[in-house]
Amino acid sequence: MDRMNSDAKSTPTEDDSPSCLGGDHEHHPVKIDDSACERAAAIFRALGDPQRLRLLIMLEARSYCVSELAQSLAEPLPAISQRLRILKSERVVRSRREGKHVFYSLADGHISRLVTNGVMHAMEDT
Amino acid sequence: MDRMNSDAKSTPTEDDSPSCLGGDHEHHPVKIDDSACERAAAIFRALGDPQRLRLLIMLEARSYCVSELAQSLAEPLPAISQRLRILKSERVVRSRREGKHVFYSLADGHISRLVTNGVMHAMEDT
DNA sequence: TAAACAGTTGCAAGATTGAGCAAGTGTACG
DNA sequence: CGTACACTTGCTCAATCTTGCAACTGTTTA
Repeated sequence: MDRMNSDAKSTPTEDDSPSCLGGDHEHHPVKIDDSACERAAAIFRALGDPQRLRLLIMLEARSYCVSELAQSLAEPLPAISQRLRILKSERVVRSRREGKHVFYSLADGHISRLVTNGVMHAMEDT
Repeated sequence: MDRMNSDAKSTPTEDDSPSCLGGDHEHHPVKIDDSACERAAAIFRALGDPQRLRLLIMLEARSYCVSELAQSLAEPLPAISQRLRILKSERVVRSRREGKHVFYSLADGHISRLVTNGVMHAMEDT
């Protein structure tokens, strides 16, 4: 009953390529910078965590120091600091020191828009 | 020794207060839906992989079938299928069958905008 | 100077994930 | 009917990431 489909090894067909539409395809390898692609993915990845995203949502309103964030979210301070560190390493947020407090804010409006768009889309989606 | 830091910056709160959370931080802990937050994070997370992002960038132009994507990116078909599966599970892409081919496309314009914004930001890279 | 507060970082345990191979499902066509 | 093609999915392995506690740096105040 079983048909061992031992057709061949990999080599995803390179000769005929009669694939989808019968050969009307022009496969352009996409001229997007690899680095830009990776960078964008890194940013998305930084945003891809509920905990970090919540941090960013708060920071959309204004700057907060770590203590405030930790208190508002009712989470241990080191955890918050660590998340902020990740976000900062991707240049999603910026930090400035004021006395013995460190205030964090979104890096720029671009990030803000990204966050807003994502959340809005998530809300619309059923 | 006693006085050295003459920052002279207007502290956000009275410097008399021991900390920034002296008690006037009674503002609401962000009224963003938890579900929306998680959902948004899930979407960002789906976009947060260079391989998947590349797929999405291609799909921004038009629909592609799995074979075509695998060929264009020179990667094994199961790998592509797997990535598409993840993207589909987050409703980032949609699939439609046509004969023995399965065509994938971006779920909606919102996603497209999200991808574009992210890549553009990555290119600018402040 | 020492103590207290604000944040950061190191290290190990735990969970989640992505890749690769192989086998399974399903469709078209001889 | 059965084969070839297109795609999916189980499976395991390895890499990655998050967290939690504790220790450390740095700043302000007594």
